[in-house]
Amino acid sequence: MKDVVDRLTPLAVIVLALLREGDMHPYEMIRLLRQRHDDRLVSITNGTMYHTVGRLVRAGLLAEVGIDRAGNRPERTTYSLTSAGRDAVADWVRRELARIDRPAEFRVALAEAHNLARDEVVDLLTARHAALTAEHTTHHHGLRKAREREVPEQYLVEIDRQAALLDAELRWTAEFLVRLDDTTIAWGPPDHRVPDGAPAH
Amino acid sequence: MKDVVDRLTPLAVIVLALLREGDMHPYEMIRLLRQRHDDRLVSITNGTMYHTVGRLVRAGLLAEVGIDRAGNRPERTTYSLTSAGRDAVADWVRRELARIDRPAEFRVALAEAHNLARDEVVDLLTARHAALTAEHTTHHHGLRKAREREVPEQYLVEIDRQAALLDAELRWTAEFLVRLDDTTIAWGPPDHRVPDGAPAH
DNA sequence: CGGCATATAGTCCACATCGACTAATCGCTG
DNA sequence: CAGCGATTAGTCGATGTGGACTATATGCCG
Repeated sequence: MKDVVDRLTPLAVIVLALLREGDMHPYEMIRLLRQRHDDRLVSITNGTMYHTVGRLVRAGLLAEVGIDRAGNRPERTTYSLTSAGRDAVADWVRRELARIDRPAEFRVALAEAHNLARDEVVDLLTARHAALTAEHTTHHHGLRKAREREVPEQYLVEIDRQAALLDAELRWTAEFLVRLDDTTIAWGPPDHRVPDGAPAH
Repeated sequence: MKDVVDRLTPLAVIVLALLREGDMHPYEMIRLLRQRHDDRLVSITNGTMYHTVGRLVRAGLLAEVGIDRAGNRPERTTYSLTSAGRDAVADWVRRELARIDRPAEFRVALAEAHNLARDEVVDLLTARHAALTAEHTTHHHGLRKAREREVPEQYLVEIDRQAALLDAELRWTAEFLVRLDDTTIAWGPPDHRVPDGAPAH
């Protein structure tokens, strides 16, 4: 059985993360996510949402907790996050936070990174920074070689842009790591770091 | 009949652009595109490629030009770009080059921008630059307001990164426009611009 | 020169997405 | 208070994607 975490779509992850705030029915998820502009990260349509929730239930990451009905409207089925679901978000974020392919997935992972402990995020983003650095050198190396071989510039345009964005991403990541590391930024879940001055157990 | 250009996937555009270099069978397209690392821009699998080619034929953008067979291997069906297909690439690129949503599409459009005349690209990217500037101000404005309201920084992380990338993209676009405009860069198709010193018409 | 990995060329199916559709209720305006 | 658009809640079908699968031919290692 392939790990269920492999099969999670970005929307699925966002749904699981949302359900940490309490039980909900799919329509309310759509409303809330739109209101918070989470459709900036993934496209949200009715079809996809209901389908996604169905899959998550079959995978055991969500559980149906009740069907109520107001007036004569369609039934509202409310769903609840299971503990397997809670773990799945964390695992998924752990995986995606360090990867440098799949930019769309990374944005979601970063937005949900507060579900991980601070030092774990630091470690993962440090690994990411290393991968970005490697990509950066091969990228610039490739560009230089291509220009030496006088490859017409018009064929290098997209690569040149990508290199520029890579530069920016490297700088941002480094800066963010500093901010995270010196605890300038408050962080959500329990911090496993040793508190100031207290001996480590 | 909805405009066929609306329905083009990034891979479809890349295929159409590739076929400008000559007739080909799908398997060769896959080989060539992989070799040129065009799978950096879009994911290329057998299933999607053959399916895409089929659609393009039904849309009249490609035409079957022959079935040959070497030895006892499966038939190779060769396809050719129609003039409608040639127009469709150009129209698609025109549309996507100015848009700032859909980053994946933009990368493809930029990579295929040499299919348009230089001054057209300048115009489109100038429009894009304006849109990016607008997005840039609303983005930074939103960030500033959120920080004034003391929204915890952990919820702004992804937005902060996006703002940084937006900065980089703005700078790159401006620089590229300069390089394009002063003809530092050679450009492929007929340049409709008035040549140096020659009177217009 | 037997065998086994890889390249060639393409088919097929399970799954995900998008958008159109239904259908009831609520809110507002004239 | 009749009418009408927006909101609530969800279903359904067409289309696109990814990966597994088939089947032949070629290269090459010992």
